[in-house]
Amino acid sequence: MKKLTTKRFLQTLSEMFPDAHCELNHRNAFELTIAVLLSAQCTDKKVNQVTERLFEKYKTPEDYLAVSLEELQEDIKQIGLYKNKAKHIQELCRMLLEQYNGEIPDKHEELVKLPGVGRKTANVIVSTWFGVPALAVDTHVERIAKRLGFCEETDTPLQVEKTLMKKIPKAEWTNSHHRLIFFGRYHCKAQNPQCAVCPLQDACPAFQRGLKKTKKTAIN
DNA sequence: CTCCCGATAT
DNA sequence: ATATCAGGAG
Repeated sequence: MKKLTTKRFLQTLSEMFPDAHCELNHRNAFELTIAVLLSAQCTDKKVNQVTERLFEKYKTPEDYLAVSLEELQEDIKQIGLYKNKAKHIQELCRMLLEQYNGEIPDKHEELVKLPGVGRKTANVIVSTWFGVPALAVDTHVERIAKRLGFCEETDTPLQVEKTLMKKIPKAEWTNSHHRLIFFGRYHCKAQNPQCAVCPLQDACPAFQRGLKKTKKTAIN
């Protein structure tokens, strides 16, 4: 099997998903932060369904602090992990008002101090909203990097991020991040990967190992 | 490492 | 019935 070069990988992704972008609906940095925080272990589609109502009711940090924790929990319950997320949102809003003049900071090191905001979420915020090159590694990016052999199977998300940043030019980090998400979400899916129609099949280590469970084989 | 957790796809 | 979903905190 021939080695999959970074160049071919990036070229293929750009052809498959030229318009890859952030699919979490938002109108400002504050809404983006809430949306990304809510998106942990949940689909973007469900987050958008909930935030459509949520962002009409809550427009400022003060709004989230004006209701009880229980009321906020009910408003985001469909997302899952709602007790932690509701608590994080209110504590995040309190910190924004007390330490950041009510505004979302534009620095990664400040963002990760916010409750419910870890490295991945901070990377999404700085790259998507503030235009700072970053490569957020979520469940999709990690899965793709490992299937295609860009990193070790046992690597942590941080190790995957460092490896990808070395292989991909800085100017392409944010684009590549979104294309990796689309590739993982719509093509190289966790449960039903489209190996049969994959342009990278010939150079995919996972496919060689027998990943191709795209169809049930007939019983002989 | 475990826990958080409802909705959806398979 | 089980796996997975734009993870983070303790």
